[in-house]
Amino acid sequence: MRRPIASVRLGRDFYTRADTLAVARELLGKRLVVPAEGGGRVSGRVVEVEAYLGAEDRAAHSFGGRRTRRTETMYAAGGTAYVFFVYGMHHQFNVVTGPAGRPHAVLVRAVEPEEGIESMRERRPVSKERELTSGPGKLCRALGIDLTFDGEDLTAGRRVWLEETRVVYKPDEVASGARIGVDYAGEDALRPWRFWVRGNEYVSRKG
DNA sequence: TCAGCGATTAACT
DNA sequence: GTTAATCGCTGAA
Repeated sequence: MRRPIASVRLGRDFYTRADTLAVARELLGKRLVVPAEGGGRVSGRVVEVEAYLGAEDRAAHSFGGRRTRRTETMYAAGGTAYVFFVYGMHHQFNVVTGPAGRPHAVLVRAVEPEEGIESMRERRPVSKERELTSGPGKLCRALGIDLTFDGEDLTAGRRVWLEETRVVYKPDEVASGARIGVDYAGEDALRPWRFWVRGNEYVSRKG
């Protein structure tokens, strides 16, 4: 009998802080949870993230203050889920940060599976466990996150949320570097706004 | 209205 | 290492 996992949801104050890079960094180690049918849970510990700094960040959908149906969610208050669809087949799960009206967000790029691994395997029939959640599109599939999750309040604990864990990564356990897949962003593509847990096998790429 | 492309993945060589 | 898959978003027409 395994000890039950404590479930203390992150509150609004965690997300609305002004320093998005700090929020991104501190999301490492937190648990991303999606309740399953029948009362179970599917969850994983965050091990890789990328920060997107809104109007000032050429790599962000909200660069220049762009407001469209897709990006509108980025302008919500910190603690809102921003989910979008890319490449015609993949969803990406982000956490909106900062106060309402400031379109910053943190993309969750990888998690280490904790609960509901069988459910993940049903959605993603892969041979290696590492393949379940080692990428932003993969983890959305594994957790069942799609566009209907866009705009969800992460502090309400309804369809998706983040929790505290006992894991706190020390500075030397965390690496940072350029974000993935944002070559179009000019100099902003080089900014070290990707953070990951050094040596964790679920991180999507080395570097 | 529509061409071009993307915060990716899997399956190739 | 390369590339097909696949469709919503964007911006120009």
